[in-house]
Amino acid sequence: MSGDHLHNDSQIEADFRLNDSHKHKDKHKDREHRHKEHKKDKEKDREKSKHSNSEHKDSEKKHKEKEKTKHKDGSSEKHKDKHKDRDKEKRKEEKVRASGDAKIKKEKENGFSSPPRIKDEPEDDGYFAPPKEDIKPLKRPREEDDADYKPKKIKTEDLKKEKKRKLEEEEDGKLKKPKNKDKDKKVPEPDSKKKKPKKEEEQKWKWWEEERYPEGIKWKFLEHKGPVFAPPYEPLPENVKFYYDGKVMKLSPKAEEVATFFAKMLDHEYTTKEIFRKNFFKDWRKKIKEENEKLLKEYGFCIMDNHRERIANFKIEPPGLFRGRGNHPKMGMLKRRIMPEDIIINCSKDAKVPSPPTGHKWKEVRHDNKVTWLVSWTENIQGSIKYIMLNPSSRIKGEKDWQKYETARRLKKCVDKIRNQYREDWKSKEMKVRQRAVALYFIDKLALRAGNEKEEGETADTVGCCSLRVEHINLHPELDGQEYVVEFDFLGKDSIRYYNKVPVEKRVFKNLQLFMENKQPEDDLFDRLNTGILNKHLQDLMEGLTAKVFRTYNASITLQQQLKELTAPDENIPAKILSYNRANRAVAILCNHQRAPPKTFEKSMMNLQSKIDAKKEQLADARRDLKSAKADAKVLKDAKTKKVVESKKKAVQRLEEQLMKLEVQATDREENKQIALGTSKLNYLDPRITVAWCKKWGVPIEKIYNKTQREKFAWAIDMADEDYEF
DNA sequence: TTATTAACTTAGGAGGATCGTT
DNA sequence: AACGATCCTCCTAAGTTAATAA
Repeated sequence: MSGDHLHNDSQIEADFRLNDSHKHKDKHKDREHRHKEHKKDKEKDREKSKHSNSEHKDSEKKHKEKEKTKHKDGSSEKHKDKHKDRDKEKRKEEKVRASGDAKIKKEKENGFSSPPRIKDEPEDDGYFAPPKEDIKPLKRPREEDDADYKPKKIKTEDLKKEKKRKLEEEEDGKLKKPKNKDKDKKVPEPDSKKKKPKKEEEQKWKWWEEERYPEGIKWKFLEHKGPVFAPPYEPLPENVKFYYDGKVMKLSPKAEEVATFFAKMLDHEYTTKEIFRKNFFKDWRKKIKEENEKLLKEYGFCIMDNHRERIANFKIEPPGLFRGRGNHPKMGMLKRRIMPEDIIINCSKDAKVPSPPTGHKWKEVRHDNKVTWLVSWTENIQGSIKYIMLNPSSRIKGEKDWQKYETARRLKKCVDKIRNQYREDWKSKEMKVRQRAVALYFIDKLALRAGNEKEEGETADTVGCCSLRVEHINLHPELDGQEYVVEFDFLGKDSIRYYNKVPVEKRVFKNLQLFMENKQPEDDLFDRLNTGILNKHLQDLMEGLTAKVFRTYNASITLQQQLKELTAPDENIPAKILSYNRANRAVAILCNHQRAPPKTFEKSMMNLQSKIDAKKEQLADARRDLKSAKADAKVLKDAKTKKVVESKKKAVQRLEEQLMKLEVQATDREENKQIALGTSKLNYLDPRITVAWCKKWGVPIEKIYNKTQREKFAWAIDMADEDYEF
C-alpha cells in the first residue's frame, strides 16, 4: 500500500478541480466568526472524557454534569478573554433575538457535541491503543535499519552516525583542513583559500563536506552591516494639495505619507507624454538597478564562521498598507515605519557591531548563537517578530534542508508500520485516539497541513487538518458510483481553496459520521484533537516525526515514483522534461499548490495553437517537396537529385521535431494553467531525486533548476549520483 | 496542563528581467 | 530593435513546531 494510494487517477486527474477555486473564496466568508463559539466546549469535553470513561448508557447523567461544568467554566472564561467575548456577545444577541428557546437547546447540544465514549460498532474488535511502551520499539529497529539501508555515500543527521563521522574526520580531516583551527579564532580573516581566487567568483564552499556543530549551536562568528532602512518619506511639494470634502487640508508629513499609500493603490493612469515618461523611466530604472547592486554588495552579505554568506532579506520592510491574503480582518491597516530603535541586532561578541544611522540607536544588540537570525523587529499588525536571515544557499539553511529530507527518508522506512497503526486506531475505544487516527490518515493520504488553531479576528478564517470544521466536509455514502466519498471544501493556507472528493475506507467514513453527530456546522470536526496532541503522538512513533514530514515524504516519494513511471528511455530531451514536469505536477496537485491562471493565458494559448497550425502546414509542404524530389530521383538517378532528396528529408525531420516541441509545449502549458510547480520544487522535493534523474537520463540540470535553485541545491547536485534513491 | 511566543519554513503574487520571434 | 510571453527575483504573509510562561 505504500505510496500508491496517493496518486490514483481519481485524485490526480479526475477529481481535482481548480477552475473556480479562486472565485469561490467568498463563499466561506459568512461562516467566519461563527465557529469559535464552540471551541471552549471542546476543552471541557476533553477534560471530561478523562474521567467519564465508565458511564456508558446513562447519558442523562452526563448531560447534567456537563451543564454544570459548562456554566462554571463559562463564567470564569468571560473575564479571561475580553476580545472573544465581545464578539461572542454580539453573536449571542443575534441568536437570542431569533429564539430564546433555541439558544438553550443549542447550548445543550453543544455540550454533547461529541460524547467522550464511543459506542461499539459491529465491526469493532474492541481494540485498545497500546501503551507507549508498545509503540516505542519502533525507534530501535529503525536505527539499526538505518545502517544497512543508507547508501554508503550519503551522510545523514543520525546521531549515531554523526558521532562516528566526527571522530573519523577529526582524525584524518584535521590535516587537510586548517579550517577547524580557524573556526575558533576570535577575529577571523577571510580564508586564505578564499582570498586567492578573487576574480573568478571565489571557490564554492562545500559546507556539506564539513563537520557539523553540536545540536543547538548555529555558529561561532557572525558579523554583518545591519539592515537597510526604507528610504525616508519625502513630503510632497507645497503646491500639491490634499482635499477633504472639497476643502484644502494641510496634512502633517506623516499623514501625508499615509495618504500617498492610499493614492498609490488607486488605479494608475498612464496618460499623456509617452516619450517623456518612457525616457524618464528608463533612466530612472537604470539608476535604481545600480543602487540596488551597490546596496547588495554592501549589506547583502555577512561573514559567518569564516565564510561570506548571502543574506536573504537584508532590507527592512517599508511602511505601507497591510495586505492580508483572502478575507483578512486587518486588511488596509497601516503598517508602520520601522526605526532603528525597533531593531535588535544579533552578532557575535567579537564582531564589529553595525552602527545605527546617525542620531539613532538600536533597540538592543545581542549575541545569541543559538539562533540563525541577524536582525529582528516586531511588526505592528499581528505583533509578530520579523527576521533577517540567510539565503537558502547558505550553510545554515542548506544543512537544515538536507536534514528535513533525511527525516522524510526515515519516515519512508516506518511508514507502513505507522499506517497499520493508525488503521488499528480507527477502532479504538477512545474518541481522542480515533480522531487522531483519522486526522493522520488525511494528513498522510491527502497531504493536508497540520492545522493549528488561529486567533479569531486576527487572521483570515482558514483551516488545516486538525482545525477542520463540520461544515468543511460532506459525506456521501455513494457518489458517482463510488462508495464512502468525502467531499472536502475549505480554505487552506493563503486562503487557497481545497476542493476534493475522496473515496475513503468504510471505517473512516463511519468515524466521520460519529465525529459529526450532534454538531453544528461551525463545530470542530476533531474536537478532541489539536496539532500539539498529534505531533506529540508522532514524536513517539518516530524521532523527529511531525505532521509536515508527511507532506515532505509523500511529495518526494511521489516524484520518485512518477519519474520512474513517466520517463520513457528513448524519448528526446524535451519529452523527458515534459515527463519531469508531469511528475512535478502530480506533486503540486497533491499538495494543492495553485496559482491564479496567468492573465494572458487564453490569448497565449491561441497564439501557440496558430503557431502549431502554421508549422503543420510547413511540414505538409516539406513532405510534398520530398515526395516529388524522390520521384525525380527515381527517374534521374544522378548524384545531384539524391542530394536534394537528402536535404529535403532533413528539412522534414527538422520540421517534425519543431512541431513536436511546440505540441509538447502546448500540452505542458495547458496542464499547468492553474498549478504552481515552484513551491514543491523548492520546498518538498528532495533535490537528490531530481539530480539523480538528470544524471541518469543525461538531462542537463540547468533544464530543471535555474541559477537560484542550483545554488540552493548545490549540496544535492554535488553529492547525488544517478542511483540515488529517496 | 494550556496558552503564548520565538524561530523557522512554506506560500503566492507583483513586477522587473530575459528570451525568442518577427 | 521592438514586442510579447515567460521566467525569475523579490517581497512578505501565513503557516508549523518547539520552547517557555502562566
